[in-house]
Amino acid sequence: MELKELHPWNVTPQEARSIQQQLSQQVLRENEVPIGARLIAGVDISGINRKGFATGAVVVLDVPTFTIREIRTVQAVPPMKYVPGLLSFREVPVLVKALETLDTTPDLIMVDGQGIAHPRRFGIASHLGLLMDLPSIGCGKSILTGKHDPLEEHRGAQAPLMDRQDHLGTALRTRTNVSPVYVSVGHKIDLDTAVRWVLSCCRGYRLPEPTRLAHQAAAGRLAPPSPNGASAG
DNA sequence: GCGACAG
DNA sequence: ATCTTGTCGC
Repeated sequence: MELKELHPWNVTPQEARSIQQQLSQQVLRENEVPIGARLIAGVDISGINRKGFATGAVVVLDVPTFTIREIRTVQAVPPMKYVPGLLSFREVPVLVKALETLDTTPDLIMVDGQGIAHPRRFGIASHLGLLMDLPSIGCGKSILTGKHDPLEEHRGAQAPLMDRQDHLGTALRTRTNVSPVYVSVGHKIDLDTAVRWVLSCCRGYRLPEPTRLAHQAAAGRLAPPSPNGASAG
């Protein structure tokens, strides 16, 4: 899969915010097609090493069976340091590089971070989805923008994540008595569908499997897919 | 001016 | 993000 250069990456924070504001207008918050396929790509990036390189990882999961279809990792130098609100300018170039090595084209991308639950409604999941032109979901471990009322303690409990009058996403409890995750639309999917995919991707851990496994892969803690396709949970 | 601030 | 094993509780 190939893609076009929408904008430069090595930019100042001011330029990055301007780019976000422009591109946010292209984000689609509804399902593009009936999402019946089940190849979900989880992506994540490790911290940088002593030489300035980060490891980007993508794990493609067949969701009904949770079989790992493909694992790819790449090494790259993030163009920017981490700035709150500009995470995608640091991580997306690395993640795109990893996604471009895939033999499989996923039906959906799940990202560790926010989608439209962002000051300019253009978090990393939206940025990546727009660039790849694929449906994407943001599933973060903490809030960047917005707030919500307390949640019930059981798995599946939800509360709207709100910023003034804007409904940005959903605080979702994926395990009973465990801190919620924050789900938001990335691109080409609606919030309701996004929440259902996140919940159905959770297998006994707080984080959904695609993202959780990508995190392990980026840290070098995930074994390559076995020949027969079985995974050792 | 003062906090808040994905990973 | 990262420094990091065992331990407490559902």
